[in-house]
Amino acid sequence: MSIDYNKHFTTSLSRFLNSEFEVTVEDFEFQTTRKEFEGDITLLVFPLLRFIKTNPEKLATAIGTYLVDAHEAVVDFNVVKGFLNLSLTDAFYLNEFDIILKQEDYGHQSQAQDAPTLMVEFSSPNTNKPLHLGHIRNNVLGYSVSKILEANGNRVVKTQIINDRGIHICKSMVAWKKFGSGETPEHSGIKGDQLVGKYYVIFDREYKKEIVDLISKGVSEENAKQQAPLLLEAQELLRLWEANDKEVRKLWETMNHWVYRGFEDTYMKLGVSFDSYYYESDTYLLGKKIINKGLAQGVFYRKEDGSVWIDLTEEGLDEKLLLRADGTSVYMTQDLGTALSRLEDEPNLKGMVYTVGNEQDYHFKVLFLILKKLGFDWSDALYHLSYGMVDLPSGKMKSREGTVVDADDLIEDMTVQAKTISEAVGKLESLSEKERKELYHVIALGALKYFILKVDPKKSILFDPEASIDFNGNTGPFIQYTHARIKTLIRKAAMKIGEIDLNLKLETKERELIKQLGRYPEVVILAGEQYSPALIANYLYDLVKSYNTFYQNISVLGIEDVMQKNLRVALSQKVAEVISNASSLLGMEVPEYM
RNA sequence: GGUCGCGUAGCUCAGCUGGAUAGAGCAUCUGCCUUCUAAGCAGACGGUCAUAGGUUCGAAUCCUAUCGCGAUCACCA
Repeated sequence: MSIDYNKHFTTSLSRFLNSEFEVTVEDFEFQTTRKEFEGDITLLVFPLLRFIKTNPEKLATAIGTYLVDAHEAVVDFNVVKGFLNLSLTDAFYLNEFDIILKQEDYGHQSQAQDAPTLMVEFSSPNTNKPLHLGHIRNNVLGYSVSKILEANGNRVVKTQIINDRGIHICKSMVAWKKFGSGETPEHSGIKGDQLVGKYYVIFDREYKKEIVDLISKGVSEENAKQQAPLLLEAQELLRLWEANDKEVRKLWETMNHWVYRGFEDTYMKLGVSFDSYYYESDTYLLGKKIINKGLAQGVFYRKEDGSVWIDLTEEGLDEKLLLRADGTSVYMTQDLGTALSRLEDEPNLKGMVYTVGNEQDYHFKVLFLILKKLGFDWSDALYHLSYGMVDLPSGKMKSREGTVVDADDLIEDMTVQAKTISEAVGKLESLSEKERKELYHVIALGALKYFILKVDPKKSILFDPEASIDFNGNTGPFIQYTHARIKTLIRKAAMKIGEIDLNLKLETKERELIKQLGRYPEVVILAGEQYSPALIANYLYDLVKSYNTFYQNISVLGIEDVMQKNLRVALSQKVAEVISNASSLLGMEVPEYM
C-alpha cells in the first residue's frame, strides 16, 4: 500500500459499519487497484465477512455507496466479487503530492547524537590474497545495509575483522622468502595484495610439486601432504609467530601492510569505507574472560582433558568446543571475545550485523545462542546478514583453481565497457576528459552494484564473465540514465517550482507517479527491517520505469498551461530526488549528464 | 544420514508476508529519434509457480511428504 489510506478512511468506515452492522473494525486492508480494473485503491471486504455474515458483493456495494456519499475524495466505485474498487479525485492525489513535496528528506537522515548504535561488520578478508567478486558482494551488501540502517535513524559503525593471522599468510611468507628475491610492490609496481596473492599461488604450486616428488619416492599421498618441506616451514613460521619471534613478526607485518594498502585501493575504487578495524592478531586471544564467566555461570563445562564445551543438544544443535585442552582459543572463542570488546568500545551498542556468507549460518546460530545463554540482553539484536555465493557458469569460484573473478580486474573491465558504450552513444562531447573518466567509473560501479543488490541477499548469484553485466533494461545505468535525463530537463525548464494548483486535472501517468513517490518512506523502513537492499533496488526500478513512461508520453516543457507545467517539473524534480536518495542507499552514484 | 537454504517464462530475477487473469529485464520479432537525452518508449511471443497432498471464501506465498540443487555437521578461520 502506498499512501496511508487507512488514515483517510478508517474513521468514517468504522462509524458506518458500527451504525449499520454494529461491529467495530479498526484496520482495513487496502491495496492499489490492479491496472486491469477501474479505480485507484481497492478495499478487500473478505476480511470483514468474519464479523458480518453477508454476501461480499452486497457489503462492498453498501460500503462503496456510503463512501461516495460521505467522502469527497471518493468519486466512484465498482465491485468485483469481494473487491471494492474506489476511484479517488485528482484533488486527493494533488494534495498528497503537495505533502510529499514539502518533506525535505523524508525524515530519515536525522542522526541524533543519542541514536541507537549499530555495528555492521563486512568485508573481513584474509590477508593472503586479493579481493574477488565474492568480496565485492559482501562489501556492497554490507555497505548498503549500513546506509539503510542509518536512513532508519540509527548511528552505524561500519567495521571489519581482518583475518591477518594464521597458516595462510605464513604460506605466502614462506614462498616470498624462498622465491621472491626481495620483490616489493614499490619495485615491481604490483599492487600489494596482488603481490602477496602471487606468492600464495606460488606456494601452492611448489607444494604440489613436492608432494608429487615425495609420492614418486614411495611416500603415501597422505603422508606426503603432511611432510612436504614447504608446509613444515609454513607451520614453523606460524609457531615462531605465536612465540613472538622478532624477525618473523617483522616480515609478517611488512607483507600484511602491502596487502592493506592494496585493499584500501580496492575499497576506494568500490566506494566503500569503514569506521573501525579489528585485527584477528589482536583479538584471537580474547574470549578467555568469557570462558571463565560461562564456566562460573554453569553455561559451559570442562572435560577431563581441560577443554571447555557448551552443550546445545537441547536446542537441537551439537556440543561445541570453546577452548582447546592446551588453553588456546578457537574461532568461536574469538568471535565471543570480539563481540565483547566491541561492546566495550561502543557502550551504546544496540545490535550488530554480521555480513558473512551463508556457509557460516550454523556458526552464527551457535554464536548468538551462546551470547544469549550468557545473558547479554542485546543478543536479540544480533543479525547474521547471510548471503549466497557468487557462482560462475562453470560452478563455484575456487581461488586455488584460478577460477576467481578478481575485484580490481572486474572493476577495470566494467569501466572500459562503460567507456565503450558511452563513446558509441556519443553524448558526452561537452564534458572534459577528467569528467568523462569519472563518469565511466560511476556508471561501471552503478552497473556492478545494482547487478548484485537487486537480488535477494540470501539467493546465490550467477555471474557470467562472457556475458558480463548488462547496461540496458533492469540495470544500474538505466536508473542513472533516467536521473541524468531528468536533471537535463530541469536545467532546460529553468524555473522555480511554485505552489501546486490543487484544481488541476491529472493524467493517469502523473497519478501513477504520485502513488509511487508516496511509497518510498515505507520501502526504506521495510528494507531496514529486512536488511534487504533488494527492496530498495526493486522500488527504484519500478519508479524509474513509471517515470520513463511518463517522460516518453507526456510533454513537460511543451505544455502551455503554467500550473500544469509547474506540476510536471515538480514531479520530475521529486522523482530525481528520490532516485538520488534511494541510489545512495545502494552506494550508487547518479550523474547529472550521461 | 541430521540440520539449514533454494526450486517461478529459453536465460537472469520480482512477486508488497494469503487476494482478482503470476510480473519485469535479457534473448527473438514489430513499430517509434526534424518536438524535453532512443542506455529510452509502445507492442508481440513466451508459465502445469519442481511434484503430490492438506489448511480456506481464496495458495507461487502457510503445513506435510517426495524429488532436484547447494551449504553445513572440524580441537580451520
